[in-house]
Formats: sequence, C-alpha cells, structure tokens
Amino acid sequence: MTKRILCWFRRDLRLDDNTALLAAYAAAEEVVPVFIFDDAILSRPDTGAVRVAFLLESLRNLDENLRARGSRLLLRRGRPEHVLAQLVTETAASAVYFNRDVEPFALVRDARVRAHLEGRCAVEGFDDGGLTAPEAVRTKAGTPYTVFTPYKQAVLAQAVLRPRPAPAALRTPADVPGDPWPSLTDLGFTTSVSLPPGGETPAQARLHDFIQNGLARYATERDVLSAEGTSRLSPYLRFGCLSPRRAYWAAREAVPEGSPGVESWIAELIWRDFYRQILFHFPHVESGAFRRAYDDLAWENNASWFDLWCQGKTGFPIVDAAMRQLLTTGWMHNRVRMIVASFLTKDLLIDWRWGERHFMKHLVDGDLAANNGGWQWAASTGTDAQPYFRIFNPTAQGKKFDPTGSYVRRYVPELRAVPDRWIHEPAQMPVEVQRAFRCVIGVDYPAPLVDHGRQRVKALTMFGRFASPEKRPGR
DNA sequence: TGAAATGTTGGGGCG
DNA sequence: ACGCCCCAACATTTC
Repeated sequence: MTKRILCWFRRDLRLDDNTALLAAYAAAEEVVPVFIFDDAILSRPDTGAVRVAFLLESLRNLDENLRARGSRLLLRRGRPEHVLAQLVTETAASAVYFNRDVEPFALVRDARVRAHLEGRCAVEGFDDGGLTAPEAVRTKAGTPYTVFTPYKQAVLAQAVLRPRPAPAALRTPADVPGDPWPSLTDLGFTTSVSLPPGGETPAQARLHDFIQNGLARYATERDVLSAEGTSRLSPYLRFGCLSPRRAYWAAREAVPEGSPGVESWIAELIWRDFYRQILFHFPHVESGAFRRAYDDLAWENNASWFDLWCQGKTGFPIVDAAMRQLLTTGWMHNRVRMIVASFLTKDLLIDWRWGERHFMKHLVDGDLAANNGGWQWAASTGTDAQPYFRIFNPTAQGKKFDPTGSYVRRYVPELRAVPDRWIHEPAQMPVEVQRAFRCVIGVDYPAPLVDHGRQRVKALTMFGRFASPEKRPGR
C-alpha cells in the first residue's frame, strides 16, 4: 500500500523551505496538501477582511504552484480535528504533519487535534515559522530572553538554518475530493482595499526586488515616510508565503558583510522571532501587560476619542495620515505604527488593547505576537519596552520623518494645499492663511483633539503612580 | 526607536 | 577696556 501523509498548511503557505512539507515528502510516497477554513478563526472579531482576502489569494497561488508540480491543494471547511480525522480515513494516511504555531489559540487547537487523532495516525509538528525555534534561544541561566539586544546577539551567535528548496516532485492521490473553492463573500467578508498580491510567487519577486534595489539604502530610507524604503514583506512573512530563513540568507549573501542596510533589516527579522518567543514563553501577554503591575493602569478610555483616532480625525496630521493609510491600504509604515500607538496610549490615555484590536482588524500583516509586542512596547507595559517617560511628540515626529509633508498629503487630502511650514501643525496657521489655502481649522480639518503638553503630563502622572518602584527613574 | 526642562558657555551689543 | 545682559547653541538632567 502507498504510504501517504497529510500536510496541513496553516500559516506556511509556500513550497520553498517548508519544513513539514519537506519532511512529509521525505517520509511518504504521496502527500495530501490540505488547508482548512476554521470558523473559530473566521468568526473572531479581530479577523479582518483584508487578511482573509490576502489568505485566499495566497491559497490560490499555493494551489497553482502545487499543480505546476503535479499536485494540488485540498480545501475543506470545518473543525480541524473532524476534517483531519475524516481525511485520514478517506486517504488511509499514516500521519498528519504541520508546522507549529505558538499562538495560544493554535496550541489549544493542535493539542485537540493530537488527542482526536490519537490511535488513528501519527501527528507531527515541526519548527518552521522563525529563524530559530521559539525555545531554542536561552540565556546562560536557561531562561527566555526578555530584552531584545542580548536576544539578537544570541541569535546571531548561533547558526540560522540554510533554506532548502521545495521537493522536486510532488505526488498527490487524484481521488480525494475537496470542498468547492470559496469566494471572499462565501467566507463572510468583503473589502474594497487594494492589497499587494498574495502568495509565494509575488513574495519571491518582492524579496528579490528588495534585496537588489532596497536593501543597501534600507538603513537610511526606512524611516523616511514618503519613500518606499521598507521591504513590504510583512504580509508574506505573516502567512508564511516567504520563509524567514530564505529572507535572512538572501540578505546576508546580497551585500558585503556589515553593510548597515543588511544589519538593520536582519534586526527587524529578529524582532519578529523575539516577539514570537515572548508569546510562547509568556502567553499572558495576549490578554494583559507583560509586566503585570501595569494591568492596574487607570486608562481613561474615552470612546469618542477612540473613534476619531480610528478614523484619522485627531487634528494631528501625522497620526491622521497613518490611521487613514491603515484603513485604505491595509498596511502602515512601522515608524508611524509607533507614533500612533504612542499617541493613543500617552496622549489619549486609551488602553493599548483597544489599539491592538483595531490594528488586528485592519492590518494585512496582522499577527498576534508582533502586534502585541509592538503595542506593549509603545504602551511601556511590555518586555524591553520604551520607558514610560519617553513620549513621542506627534508634531516633532512628523517634522523629523516627513519633513516635506508628502506622506501627510498623500493620505490627508484636505491638507494638500497647506505649505510645508504648517503641514504638521496646521492649527498654527493664521486665519487668513487658512482661508487662502482652503483649509479652515475646525471646518476643513479638525482642531487638535488634545493639548499634547498637557496630556503628556497626565500620562506621566498616571504611569508614575503605577510604575513598579525599581523601574522608576532616579535614585 | 524622546522630548522638555534646566544648566552652561561664549559671542556680541551696549553703556 | 570692562561689566553686564541677552540669548543662541550646546550639554545635562529629568520625566
């Protein structure tokens, strides 16, 4: 009898350097690639249409690439343990292989799958989603790292695995039926956002374009908001359309060792791993502060301020541009993610979890570990977080990272005619200038929602009261 | 991956 | 020539 293994794809939607897939082909003559639409995920409030749309396209691309090699992707919808049990019976498979996922939801789900398949077939999970396995990098004391820089040194000191190409021949039994291919509306979503193309094929193209044309300038251009200085690879890494090890080695081998662009981009890849291992070792961060003392912070949580922040109508141009970039493109430049997160938590005094949820709903690259880590960093509640007294001034940040205002003008059309001098503080324009440029504050563009100086003092007071004593500055 | 407040220095205007 | 003040420019401290 032909030996068959089910390869359950989840967030590793590629053939290149896919650990579980390679292992399955090494162990079996035929592999059944399957993806399962899970209503427990689709119905979650923070599952956004842009991510489902990107997922669907990535699945189509995976199917095309499988077909080009004589295989195909099987789609099913249902509870994973039931679907997999059914498929094991239908195909007489001897094992289910998948790549591990460290999210608490996924760990519970996968434990349920293991329990359900016990006695029917083998179940194996592989390490795949990062440069290293989440438990592999430890301090000398054997504890997980909670500070980025030493973590990064430790990752760089050990060998990152070399990527391996897809198996040359892919054999799949022809007689296993899948469910019909759903449309986005079949899954309960619609979106008018125009997204980057999903899938492994565009991911490879984007990687090569970035390595050739962007990497050398990355260190200097990544913070220039108007330039396309970032890699734009985050959605592909999120869904595993791109292997992080492939990305790492492509960067290492592209430019001379020690080039600042390479080092800073690789540091970003390591941030991804860092927050993944934080979520793995400290799963309580999903619902609360990494440093638990901060769970008692007295956020003001003004709901109408939150709505204005979400819509990009705070009267702070850099914040509004960023929030509108998120809604209209499904993505936000990392520099402005920090700025708007600082603004929500330190200026509006709103719970970082509200912002985290909004980001998850709208980001095409939305990922629990990275998003949570970033939010807790900005809110000063996390590992290796920004000290609470380091508060961004949105106007100063705008002037620094968007000096000509071209990023602001791209997303905030009512400010397009405003001269550079006032682009980051339009409320400072004399009234006759406002009229001359058709941007009357309070009519065409909102007045600043809050006074930054005052809110800053309030935030310092709020944090100062709840900060753990040993972390309080001074003495 | 901060920014504001406060302190210090030194040049120039001025009596 | 000198002291005084002002204030930019820079450095340090504080949150």
